[in-house]
This record gives sequence, structure tokens and C-alpha cells, in this order.
Amino acid sequence: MTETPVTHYVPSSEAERQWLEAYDASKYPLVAVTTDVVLFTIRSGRLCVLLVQRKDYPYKGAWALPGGFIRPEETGEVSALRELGEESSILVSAAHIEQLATYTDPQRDPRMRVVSVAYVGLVPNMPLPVGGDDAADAYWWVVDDLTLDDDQEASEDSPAIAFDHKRIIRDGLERVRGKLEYTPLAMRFLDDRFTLADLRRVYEAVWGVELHAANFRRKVLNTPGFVIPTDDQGPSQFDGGRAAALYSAGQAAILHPAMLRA
Amino acid sequence: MTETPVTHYVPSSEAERQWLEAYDASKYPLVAVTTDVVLFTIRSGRLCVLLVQRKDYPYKGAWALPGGFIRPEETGEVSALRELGEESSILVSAAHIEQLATYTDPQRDPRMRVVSVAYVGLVPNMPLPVGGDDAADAYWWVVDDLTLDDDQEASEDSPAIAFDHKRIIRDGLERVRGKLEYTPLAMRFLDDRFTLADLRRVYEAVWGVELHAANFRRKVLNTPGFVIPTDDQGPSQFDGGRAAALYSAGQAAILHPAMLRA
DNA sequence: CGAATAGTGTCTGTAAGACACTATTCC
DNA sequence: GGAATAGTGTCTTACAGACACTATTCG
Repeated sequence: MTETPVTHYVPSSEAERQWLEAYDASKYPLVAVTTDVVLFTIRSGRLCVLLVQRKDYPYKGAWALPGGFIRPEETGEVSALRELGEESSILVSAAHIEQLATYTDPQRDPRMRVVSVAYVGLVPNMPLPVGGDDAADAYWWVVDDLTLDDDQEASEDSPAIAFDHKRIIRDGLERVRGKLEYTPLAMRFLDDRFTLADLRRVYEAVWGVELHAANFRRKVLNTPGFVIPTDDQGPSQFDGGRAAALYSAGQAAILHPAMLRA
Repeated sequence: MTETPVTHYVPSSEAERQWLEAYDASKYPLVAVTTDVVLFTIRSGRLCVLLVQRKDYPYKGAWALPGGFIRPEETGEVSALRELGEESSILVSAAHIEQLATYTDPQRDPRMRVVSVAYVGLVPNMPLPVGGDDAADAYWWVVDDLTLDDDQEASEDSPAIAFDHKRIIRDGLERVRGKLEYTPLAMRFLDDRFTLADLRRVYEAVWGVELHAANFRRKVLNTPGFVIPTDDQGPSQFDGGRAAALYSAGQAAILHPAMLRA
């Protein structure tokens, strides 16, 4: 569902060409459009989301998704990747992003009407981001530490979240949890080469469950095109344990059979 | 992922209240936002989509999804349902709609920059729609008769389609095909009471495959909460055949086990 | 060596596809 | 009766969960 440019429009007649030239765009109500990105990664086996601390009104001091106003010649996706680069040190080239949903409540921004197109992104473990132009600070928050319930208050370890971004994070979480079942998306959290234990820990972190290692292994290997074995061994374990074989991503775009949750 | 209103924003201080009051919304680039609806139904066992014929530039004479500019106080969903009522005689109360995706290509409308939030909707078989305010005509096109390939030309039985609406219809089709697998969405195409053959024909029309009646029956009845048997019999068949039992929709929101495609 | 993790083999229950068969209704 | 559709029962295969066991590597 990635957007591809539309073919150039050719007016059907000279009359239409003149009509288009004289078109007055100001007769329709115009609104501001922003993009926001729910960027996930896995750090120390925990699912984390990137938030930036707001240093201006409104919601000053609260944490928000990286994002900002879309520019006249940008598609949503280009805008989202640009804002990601500006507000954090995230290597945008490493990020897989896809459109999530659009939030249109007229009251969602106290300044004015703002329609926001949200994206979900996944990146492998990366260095801690640093604040950029528009944000006082950027930080990978552990998702389980956030209170994503709309009615719940912020607490010591759980920051206040700006705008309707709690809902957007919830929606992004559900999207990723679902797509791990029938796509190879989990490997976006990993480097080029990984062990099956690495892959299993991604599923465990995102789904918040423990998976049976032996059965997980069998399912992954029985799904054609999911992973490709390499001849190499992974790094040795910390305190004993057999070294694991390394795998790389297969070519499958959808998984058959799927990695279904219980 | 339905949007719910956000809680009312309370400024943290008098300074912020004044800042918000003096906020100049015009400093950001504004764009026009429209909503479009891919409304599906099933007529005579064929999946159909509602299109309206354009009577103004641009794409005059071509067929487009019902939709229009979002109003200042409307959410996207309210706007989509309103436009559906205005451009056709569709009983909006009967329509299940959900957000599909947002289309942001700067060139997608030759008049000006228009960001469109698209919705997919499903309705039971209904009388032929009539044209409304903004459209010369509204018609249920059989989806299989449309050429949804971007590169393909319109032909005798297959109308020219305006803007990037081919892509939007394709995306809507994929969404519905996918959601039939793990949600009870198929019943949105049916009336309150239906036979299992009715339900099977929905799956066959949407997926474009023939399903084994006996196995389909077993899967549906083995999925808890999918359908509820009633004591009544359906109407007799046209030319012989046992009358079928009637069922109504169960309470399940997701199907376990799912109705997976091959 | 023991602890820890990788990897294999097997048993069992569930569900899907294929197909044979019975039941009911219209002509 | 014959055609058509509804509904039942059964066989086979595939896969998921549980669990027992072997293999390798660290300290």
C-alpha cells in the first residue's frame, strides 16, 4: 500500500486547461497536515518507542511522537522520514516505515485544526538518539513502562504523553503485533545476520509472551522463504551454552504458514 | 482503531493560555483534505463497488469514489458518511465504514494539493443508488469488470476512473479480502438473518474462489461466536433443493480459528 | 564437572481438504 | 423419479503445543 506517484494529468480540452489555470483553491476549507512516526526498536529484549520531549507550548514538557508539518511538495512518507532525521539522530535510511492511520478529530490539537497522518517504523537496536532541532530530548521509552490507557495519569517512570499520541502508540503497537504473524516484519528489528534466538526474542518482546524455543524453531524453519541458513556461527554465549547458527532474511513477503499467536 | 474524541485540553498556565489565544495558524502550509469511500456490496453473487460519474472538471465524465472536502467541525468518518448520503441514496446508517489509508501524493489532484483520507465500507444488497447533489450518476460497478491496473485503458464495459481512485479501490479490496479471514466482516454484506450458503457466497464473491460447501460449513460452525443458529428455515430454493436453516451474527469480534484462504 | 543454551525427535490434539453419503424440497 | 441444494460423517494430512532427549560451549 505504498504510495506511488500518479501519472501526470492531461486536460481533455483547451477549455479544461483554462478552467484548471483559473481554479481558485481558496474556496475550500484548508487544514494543517502533520505526520507522526511511531518508531519501535528492541533494546535489551524490551520493545521501545521513540518519543521526543516538547520544549514549546502546547503540552510543553510532555513527550510526543516525532513528527511535524508536511511541506507542500512532500508525500507523507518523505515528510515522516525527514522529521525523524530532524528530531533525533535516527538513520532514516535504516528505517522501515509504513502508514498506520490518520487522526482527524477537530479538537486533537489546541492550536488549530491539525490532521495527522501517522506512520509505524521499525529499526534495529541503535545508539541512544540525541535531541534535534525541535525537541529538547529524544529517548527510547520501554513500551511496557508507558501508561497507554487514555484515562491514566503519568507517574514517576511513565511520562506525560502529548496530544492523542497515546492512542496512536496503541494503534501502532497493535499493527506491529498483528503483522509479525503473517509477514517477516520481525527481522526489521534485527541486523543482517541473526540467530533464531534473536528472532524469538523479538516475537517475545513485541507480543509480551514467552515462546517455546524448540517449537518456535520448527515453525520458522518450516515456513518457506522466512529465513536462510548461513554457514556461520553466532557469537558465543555469556556464561556457557552452545553457539547458535546465523541466519539471514529470506525473500518471502508473507508467511505461509503464518506465525499465529495463541 | 475508530477515532474517539480527545479529552479537552487544559492549558498549564495563564502564559500558555495567552500564547494559544495569540497563535497564528497561518504560518504553516495548509492543504485541502477530502474523504473518499470505497463502498462495497454484493449483487447477484458479484462484488460491486459504488462509483459516481463526475460532471465537472477535472476528470469530467470519468467515474470516481464518492467523497468530498472535509468540513471544519467534522471528523473524517462523519465527513465520509455525509458525502455518501449526498452523492448517492445510500442509507448511511446501514453502512459499516472503517478507515483505509491516506493518499498524499502532491500531484494526485490537478487542481491543487489535496490529501485524501479513504474509508472502506460494506453494505448489504440495496436498491440501485440514484445520483445526488454532486454527481451526474451513481452506479454499483461489478469489481471484476473494472480494470484496476494503473496502466490499463478504459474499455467498453470498464469505465475511466478518476484521480488515483484505481489504487484506492485496489487497496480497499485487499483490506476487505484480508479482514474476511479473521473478522466477522462478511456478515456486513448480509441482512440480519442469513443462511450459511449466503455467507459462503459472500466469501466466494470477495475472494473470487469457489469454496467447498461442506468444509465451509464445518469451519463456520466450529468458530465460536461467529454465527448463532435460529429455529427458522430460509426461503425455499428456486428449482428444488432443501430449505436452509437461518443464522444470525454472533458476538465474536475476531475469529478463532480464522477462516484462512489457501 | 555443571550450568546454560542450541538443536532433534516424538506424541497428541486440532483443524483443513477431499469425498462419500443422507435429507429435504421443487419440478 | 430426477435434479438441486442442505447437511453429516470419515479419512488423510499438516501443523501446533508439550516434552524428552542429545549437542555444544562456557566457567
